[in-house]
Amino acid sequence: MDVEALARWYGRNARDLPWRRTTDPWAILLSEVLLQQTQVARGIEYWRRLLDRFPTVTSMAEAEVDEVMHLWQGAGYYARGRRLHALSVEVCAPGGPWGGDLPSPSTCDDVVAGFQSLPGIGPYTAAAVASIAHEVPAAVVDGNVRRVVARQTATLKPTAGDVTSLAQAWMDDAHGRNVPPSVWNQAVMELGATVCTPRAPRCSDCPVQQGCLARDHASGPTAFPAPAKRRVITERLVALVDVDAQGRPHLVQRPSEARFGGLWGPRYLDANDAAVVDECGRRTKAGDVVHLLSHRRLEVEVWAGQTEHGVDPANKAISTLDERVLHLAKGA
DNA sequence: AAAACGGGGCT
DNA sequence: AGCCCAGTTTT
Repeated sequence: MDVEALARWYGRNARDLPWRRTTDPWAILLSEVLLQQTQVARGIEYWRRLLDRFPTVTSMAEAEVDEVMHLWQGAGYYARGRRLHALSVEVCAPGGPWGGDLPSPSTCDDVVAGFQSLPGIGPYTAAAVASIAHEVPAAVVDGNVRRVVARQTATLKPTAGDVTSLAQAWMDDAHGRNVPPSVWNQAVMELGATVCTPRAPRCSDCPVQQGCLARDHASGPTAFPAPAKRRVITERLVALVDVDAQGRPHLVQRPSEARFGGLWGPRYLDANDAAVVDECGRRTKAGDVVHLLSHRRLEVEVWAGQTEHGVDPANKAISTLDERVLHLAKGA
């Protein structure tokens, strides 16, 4: 791997992303959490919203988790929002180890370990924030890096250890050639995101095509890495939507450990639940909603009824599925 | 090592 | 219709 060629390429081709214009560790941490399994275009929108309301870690620690979740609404993977709030509380805890400051080289012996000890921060995010905000030479391993490693080495299913070792060897090489860790990590990810893409890699534009074993491999670059098989499970549910005279639905807050944890929505029953016959008998069917997640297909029967005390859903965090369910029930 | 966790965009 | 996305946590 010609690390200097890739670093030069990044200097010329880096996308102008808003978090690349700041050195504030909190803003960078927020961007990395938002970008977990989320595409950049979507991350930008939520990054601006959250940073506008919570410009510092302290400002989030002083807020209620429900306010964070309301701003998180629609972004998915809601545990991220809940854990980010927990992180802010932990960092700002009086008498705690952090005293209101995120881990940094001046306060922390091992910055990567410091970040990874916090809620919602795993190996990727810890290395990303430490390298981008503090120039710690820790290699990040995300989906882009895995793909670049698999293709450079023409390895069908590289182990996590293989990927981490090679990524760190590249980082050490780059760091030794005075390429800043912030630049190197983002250069590898940028290559994966814009050139070494999953479906249609642009090998002729690639700054590290020499030495890429997948490029001229008989099965072609897209054979690497081998696709993982995934199965989708269908789940049948019944949503019970009761509305009051003012048209406001009865909502309950989901437990934090449940799917859509911490968000509000109507009551749900498993379609096989014995209580379904009784509950649906007292309501009218409003229709069906099919909601697709990456690993689940939710088939929801929506049954509408009446209640004395609905609530105003306007200031509550509600999942995209429940937005659709409530909208359907309103028409019934 | 595998499963669970959201939602949207692209081919 | 299938696959992917700047992953983390739990089992």
